[in-house]
Amino acid sequence: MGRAPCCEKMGLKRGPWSHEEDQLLIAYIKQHGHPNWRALPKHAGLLRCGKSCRLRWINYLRPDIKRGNFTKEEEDTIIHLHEMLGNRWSLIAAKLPGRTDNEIKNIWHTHLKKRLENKETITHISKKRQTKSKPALSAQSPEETTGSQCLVQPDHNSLDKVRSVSYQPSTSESSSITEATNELPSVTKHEETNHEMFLDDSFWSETLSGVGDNNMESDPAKSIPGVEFPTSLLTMIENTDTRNPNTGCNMDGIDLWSDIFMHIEELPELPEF
DNA sequence: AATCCGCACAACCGCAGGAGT
DNA sequence: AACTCCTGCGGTTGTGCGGAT
Repeated sequence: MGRAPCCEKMGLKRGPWSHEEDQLLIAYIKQHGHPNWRALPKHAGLLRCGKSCRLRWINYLRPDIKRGNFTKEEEDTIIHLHEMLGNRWSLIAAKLPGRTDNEIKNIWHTHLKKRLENKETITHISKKRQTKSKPALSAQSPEETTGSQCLVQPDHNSLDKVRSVSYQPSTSESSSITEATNELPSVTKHEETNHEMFLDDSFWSETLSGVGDNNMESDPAKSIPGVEFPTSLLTMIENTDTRNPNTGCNMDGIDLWSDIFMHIEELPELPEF
């Protein structure tokens, strides 16, 4: 596998995009699509590298981009998916129509992560106070607990306490995050329980059905028969359309694979090679 | 009023991996 | 098999803005 040669920086513009550049890029892609990002800037008359054009299009100019603040449901979904998928921003983004991986990454690093850090601090303090320690995640293998930091953060109970006191939307645009902090979406139903629920099988079915309960009507998984059950993975694979219905772009089955990834923990152990 | 500081987010960078030759 | 090209991903940085001091 060779590495991509560094973009020839000579003569190429960097930094923020101007309106004119945006218009050039939009006009070109509308007319020709983007079969080759590397060649695109030359053909479109842009002094940018293809990578920069691609990023600008995907993260900002794409017509199906949803602007504005994340809703509470979206944030809960991000937190929830991050618990399961880790920093796989593209997979998480595939579950949030109109949102980009970059956007989700930003929102995570700006406030969601802080919320979890606060939560962990609270958890840590409360654990210190406990005389009897709970091996909450002891059922997980070492790989599971260390390979992906997100899998170790399931204490939503304290998270919600933190949310209710610390989070404020960042811009003047309206966001449902400010309202109804007491009214939790179904995705957080399990917050009422303690760590032990993550040890038994009910976690996954509960977790996955929780995701499904969100306002994600466009979630293809909802239309896949038996998606909530690992035994139906084959059905999922057979029935899943790999085109993202929201962007019209071929997702290369990214939704499918994120679903599979989320179910994989339920599969019977495979023999080691 | 000036300065400092933290936040939000757009953009960049390096790497991994698939596809083609 | 080995190499290059290209795309996509995740981590990180740069910068503008608003609030605090």
